[in-house]
Amino acid sequence: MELKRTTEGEKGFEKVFAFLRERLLAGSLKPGDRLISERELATLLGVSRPIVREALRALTVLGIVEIRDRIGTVVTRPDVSVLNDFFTFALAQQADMLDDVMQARVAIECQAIRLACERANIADFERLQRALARIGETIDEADAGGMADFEFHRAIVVASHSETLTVLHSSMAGLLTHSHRSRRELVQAFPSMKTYLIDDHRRIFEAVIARDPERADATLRKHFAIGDEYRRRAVVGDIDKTSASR
Amino acid sequence: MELKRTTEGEKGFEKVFAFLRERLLAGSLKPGDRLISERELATLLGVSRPIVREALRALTVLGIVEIRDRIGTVVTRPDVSVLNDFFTFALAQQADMLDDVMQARVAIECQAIRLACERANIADFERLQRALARIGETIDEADAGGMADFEFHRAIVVASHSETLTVLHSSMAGLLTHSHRSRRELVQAFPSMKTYLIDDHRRIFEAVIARDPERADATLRKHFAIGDEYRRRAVVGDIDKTSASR
DNA sequence: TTAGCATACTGGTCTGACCAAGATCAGACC
DNA sequence: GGTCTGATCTTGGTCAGACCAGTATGCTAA
Repeated sequence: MELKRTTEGEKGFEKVFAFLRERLLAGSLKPGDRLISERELATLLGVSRPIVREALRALTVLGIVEIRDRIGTVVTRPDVSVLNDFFTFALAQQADMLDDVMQARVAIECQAIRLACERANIADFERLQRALARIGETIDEADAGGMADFEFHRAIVVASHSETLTVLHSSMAGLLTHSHRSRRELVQAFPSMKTYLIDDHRRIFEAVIARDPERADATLRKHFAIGDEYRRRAVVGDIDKTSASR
Repeated sequence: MELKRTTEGEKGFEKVFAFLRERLLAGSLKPGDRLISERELATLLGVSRPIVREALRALTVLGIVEIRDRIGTVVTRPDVSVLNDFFTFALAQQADMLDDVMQARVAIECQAIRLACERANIADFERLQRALARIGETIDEADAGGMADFEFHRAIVVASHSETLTVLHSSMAGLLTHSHRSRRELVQAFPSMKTYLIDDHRRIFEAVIARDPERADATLRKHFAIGDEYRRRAVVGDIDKTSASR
């Protein structure tokens, strides 16, 4: 994982990529800067233009650089979409990874909520409160309900004021929303879930308001555990209806 | 001649990338599969080879695909290096991100240790024990000591048997080792750190052995907190020292 | 001074070609 | 018949030059 010397030795794509990486890591290329044109880069490094484009494209998918048609290539601020893409692809090929990603999500959120207890400001509280209210309003709707649920959890992470945690969290956004949504479809099957959803989120909210990291973490963890339990029971088929009718 | 409106109005790179993404996400392209040759792909999609190469290169940096010289392009299992690259670049341009990454690391490890308590097997215990012993042996060496420290923490994450957590953790490996190393250099300044390092890690190890997630998490958190405290004092001490020597 | 246009420049793409080396298969040899 | 060997096909790696379509800029004319 060490930086390869960019002088010579590498060839083609590697040479260009290494050249640019060095400037980017060293800081001589900062966000907002415009790179020299592809042609110049090509002649400068003694490679052909397609090769240069390969390197630029690579940096593009990494979210480091943006190629603007007929304008030039500019350095951008690192973007989340990379992680998004990665997780999307990774999950598509390893479905069993979903549980893993869920664990990562729990990890991120539990840490985020601890930070949120320390760092949350009024605006964060308000956002959480709005999300909480929305959860109550949309309790009977699958789509809107799932959205509200997601918004609440996102608000927690945002309240941590940690860029990295936010980035990681949103990189799993697609999966999370999907997960939230399918969970939300259980609401009909489990009437008791309404109470769970509303009360649990409220308790989490209160813990953050109280700025009690331990309680917030514990409550959030319990929230996830109960959600898992519901899903487990759904799989087993042990529905409220069944048990109630007996 | 040109079947421009085959599917959508996407053009060039996007067309190829979307084509491949579709197959990859749908699962018709699985790890181990070999893609058709660049030339075939080019004629199939009605684009030129350089464009195809751009798309393949993009997938390569995403760790989805591997281009093997004179062999062909094969689908690989998602690789960590993407996240590594991303974090490297991201950090180079936003140094203030380091604390954030540290928080993410704490998040990952604390979740990992909980899972480790449930999932760790004999081999994991042995690995942890070896790492623990190594910490004791190298307590007076900065480099080896830092390495041992890192290995111990990595062993925890590995013991969680969570691919995603492991991936995320190792993606911050570079930063972590650096962090660990600089912390280790404080050992000389604070003799009490030896006790801290050895006892803390042992306590963490014991908690995992006891399969007690709550205790393990709490102990690990305390471990990080104490480490931060040492570093804080080191900063203050350095200031005192320099100001005193003047 | 300013409006307007020509031109150089930029990315986006294609074509066709060459190289080096793995893969393959036919034919020669044992 | 079985195995070895070499020609050939195929594959990625790369290059050179060209054309297009807009953008930016500067220079000229009003």
